[in-house]
Amino acid sequence: MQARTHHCGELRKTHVNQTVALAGWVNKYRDHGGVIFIDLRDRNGITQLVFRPTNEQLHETANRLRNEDVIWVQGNCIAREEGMANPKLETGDIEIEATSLEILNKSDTPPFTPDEAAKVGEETRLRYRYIDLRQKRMQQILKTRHRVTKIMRDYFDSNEFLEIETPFLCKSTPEGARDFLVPSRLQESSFYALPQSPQLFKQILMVAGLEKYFQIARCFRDEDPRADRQAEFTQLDVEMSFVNQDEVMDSIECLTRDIWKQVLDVDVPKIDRMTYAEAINRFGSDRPDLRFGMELVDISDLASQTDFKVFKGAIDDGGIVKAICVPGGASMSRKETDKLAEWVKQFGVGGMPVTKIDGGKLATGIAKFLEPITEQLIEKMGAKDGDLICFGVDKKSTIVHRVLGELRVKVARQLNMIEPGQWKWLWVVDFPLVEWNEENNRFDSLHHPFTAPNPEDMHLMDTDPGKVRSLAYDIILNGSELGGGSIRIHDKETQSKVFSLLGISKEDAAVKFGFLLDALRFGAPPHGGIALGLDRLIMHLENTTNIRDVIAFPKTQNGADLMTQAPSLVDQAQLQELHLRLAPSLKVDAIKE
RNA sequence: GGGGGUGUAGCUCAAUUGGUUAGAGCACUGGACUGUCGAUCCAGAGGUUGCGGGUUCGAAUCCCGUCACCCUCGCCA
Repeated sequence: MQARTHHCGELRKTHVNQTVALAGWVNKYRDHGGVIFIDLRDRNGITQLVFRPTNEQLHETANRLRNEDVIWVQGNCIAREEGMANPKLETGDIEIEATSLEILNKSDTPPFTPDEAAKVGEETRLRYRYIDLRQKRMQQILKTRHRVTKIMRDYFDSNEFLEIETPFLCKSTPEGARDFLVPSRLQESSFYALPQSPQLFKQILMVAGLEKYFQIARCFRDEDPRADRQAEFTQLDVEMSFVNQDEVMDSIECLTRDIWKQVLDVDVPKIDRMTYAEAINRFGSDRPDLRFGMELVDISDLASQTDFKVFKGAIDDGGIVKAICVPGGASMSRKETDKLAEWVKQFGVGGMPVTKIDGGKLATGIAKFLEPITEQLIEKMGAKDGDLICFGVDKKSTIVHRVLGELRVKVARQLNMIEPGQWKWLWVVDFPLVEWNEENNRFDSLHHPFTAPNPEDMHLMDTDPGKVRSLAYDIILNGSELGGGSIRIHDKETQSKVFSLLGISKEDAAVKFGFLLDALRFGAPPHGGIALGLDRLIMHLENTTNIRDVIAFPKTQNGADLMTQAPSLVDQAQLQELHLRLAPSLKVDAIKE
């Protein structure tokens, strides 16, 4: 094809009288019988083409143009006459009087056009992703994504980090999420796993003396997706040697400052820190959303003064009662609060007592049970007329916190209490090293098994491990976890000790993480790092709640790619090479019985 | 694996709650039109109501099963 001289978004009055050549897609055709207008689109913008009947052959060809045809056109850039300019178009002051036209590729009638794509159902958009991605919004997101990774690379480059790739074909470890497995052809019965993160490799790079590493790394976790979660996602992975947690946090803070400044022209302030314990107590969450109030208030002492069986029962069982005050929440109907009460049950609580403030008194809900503590309750909650108080009650404080933490966010959204345009950053620090897993009767890592215990708490390791804090930190933005990291264990003794605390035997540890333990024996420097979820970061910058919007080719909740139809069946021969045979379908068996 | 929602023309939706031949806008096809930019006007074509079964004189509508997509719990060191 012939070259183009310009892009479709750049022509202005200054280009008038120039002969130009453009190429792109037919965004819209308007045929007036005589004159034909074509809106030509490329990545850069839209330019109007004009075809007049004077050139019969050219006019004939233009007449055949339809949406999404790909064309090349040459013509004169002319100024539009007074009143004919289109202020909606950046190029609206000019148009191209075409002198030559080539249809590079005729398009079938598209299932939808880029202009319509925003209104089209996601299923159709994903099936025809190449059309969906033609819409401006999607190209804008991909552009932002590119800019962000570019800023990251520039930032780390100028701070003497090295970008190093780590393997995709890795050793499977049963810890953490479910692995995606890849069968080995060369070694019968053996499997690789796709990396859940480059965690161990980056630590070993520190042992190897690379000192400062980063990678924009694809990670794979075979778990059910969510609106903000895909099985395959991207992390900015960072690791540094000879650092403490402040240095890691500062370095990431500077990076976010660069990104928010360059992409949104927003200044990121010095980011506050909050301990995990405080976050849970005040917000019922380890990723508190600070864009609104409604903090959790412990009213266990007041609750025990009532005759309300639900309160008393929970407290007698060693539980707690906490509450949040919803400003103006009394406007919610019984039906609406009932619906919320039903909703919170999914988090493990039996129900949700409520009461409203009316004329300085408690009204409706469980008001009658609260009579003896009315005044103290109103004062402690800081409640006013028209407010709603929601109670979280359970014999386990973790459930109370979870319920109220989730409720707080749900209500804030429902009642539009979140003022848009806010950026509330927070570091959550002092995570517990481990938490008790009742189901399996053992301690699990809160972060991961390589996180260093806080040296101040080492004396508790044997006596009260649940109280040991770790050197882990999460960076939170508007109530969502942007990333997290920790200072790692860099000596074999501590690592062995943590493994044994987690119930991983010496033998198991040797089989699963032997290479790491080996590495720690040969001069491992103190090191630590962090990983940021790139997809979520872009979601924030582009103000979307759908992770699929920020991924060029995402998968559905069923793990399907609707465009390529992956996953799919494979040939017997392929299976044979991999020494695999499919197990009979359980479903079919069940029907036959 | 559990809970909730959706599925009707290529796309977005409607169908008076079980009642005649399932409609509209956009897109598409043909025609008209020399300044539109969401062009306009006229005409036309387009349907396995996701799929399979059942109830009924009669099903897009009710029931059972199933599939896909979305939200969510579990899961996600």
